[in-house]
Amino acid sequence: MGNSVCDGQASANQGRGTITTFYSPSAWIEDQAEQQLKQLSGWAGVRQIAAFPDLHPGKYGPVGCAVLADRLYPQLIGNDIGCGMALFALDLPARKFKLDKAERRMRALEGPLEADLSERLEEDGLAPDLFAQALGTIGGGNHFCEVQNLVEAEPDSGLDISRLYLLVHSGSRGFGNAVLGALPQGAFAGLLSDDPVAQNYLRDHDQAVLWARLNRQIIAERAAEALRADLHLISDAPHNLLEQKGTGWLHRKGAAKAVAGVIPLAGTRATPSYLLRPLGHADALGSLAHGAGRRYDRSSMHGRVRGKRSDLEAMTRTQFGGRILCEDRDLLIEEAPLAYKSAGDVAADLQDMGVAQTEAKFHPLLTFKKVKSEGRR
DNA sequence: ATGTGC
Repeated sequence: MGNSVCDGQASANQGRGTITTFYSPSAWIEDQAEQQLKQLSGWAGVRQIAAFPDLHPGKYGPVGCAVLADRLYPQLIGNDIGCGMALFALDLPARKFKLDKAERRMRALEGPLEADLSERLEEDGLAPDLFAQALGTIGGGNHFCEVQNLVEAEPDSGLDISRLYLLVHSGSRGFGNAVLGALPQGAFAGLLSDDPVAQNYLRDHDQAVLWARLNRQIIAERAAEALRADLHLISDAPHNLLEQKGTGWLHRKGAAKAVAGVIPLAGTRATPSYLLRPLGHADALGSLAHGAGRRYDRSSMHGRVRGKRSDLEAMTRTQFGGRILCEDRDLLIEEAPLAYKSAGDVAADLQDMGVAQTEAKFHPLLTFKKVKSEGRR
């Protein structure tokens, strides 16, 4: 069972929602994140919060939690509505993988896609020109597209240890940002279900969730085409989204939607990722951690790692013999593995707390972040 | 996390 920073007495503590934490006492959780968690529990109408081991401070509230509330808080979802992780199996034997060749080919992931994607948008019930220029692009920050080696799997997982896998972390790009930005002043105080502003937001939000999922699919198709492989989806799990739940609103912020099947848990570009099976814990709000969780904020990373050319060069290689395609100096530093907690520790906590079991473990092999556009080289 | 402006 998770413990509570509110001593389990929160329901008797007027005006505060209950907080259930699914991390061990030794987990790396910043004081600021727990302060944000407690503040959040006092927002009007907040009933219940599940906090996961990847919890870290965010702009409007902690990242790494699911929040059930009477009101809809758009800022809790943030601007990257529908952002999530998608894991694919590649029809590519690991023994045939040539890193140099793959690294050259994966450069094709940079920049907008030439193809006409209007039919793909329409297949998902979206307008044929809806942010079409950004569809199939990864974006910045912590987003990536990574080829992975399967190194451990439960015997009944159905995963083939000899094949390669692809993990995509991306979202709704400018679309979700526009949806959040279009809200009137006052929406951040919380919206009630019968408010037309809430209805309007929810309609756009649902489209952004569909768009983000399609974006991950198309990014994966671009990567598979570059690698001359077929692929099939294992799991797509969004972690920034809203759902109506009974009379309330379930907000997930950096918490994967996890109601069935298997859920990807991202490591870093140089540390393992995992595949988890949610166990339906009553207090987890149908959610799980989504990754390792940030340990240090972006700006402080510039003071924590050395930026000499040789140091940066070293940061493009991993202990597993893998590589990172990142030609943006700041991004290389801000997304260094040091900036993150251990996804292995996160997975272990989730297992110890009875919310998930680990199905498989993957090593990063080739992580695409960003390359300089071909025209400028 | 984004697109835009410096």
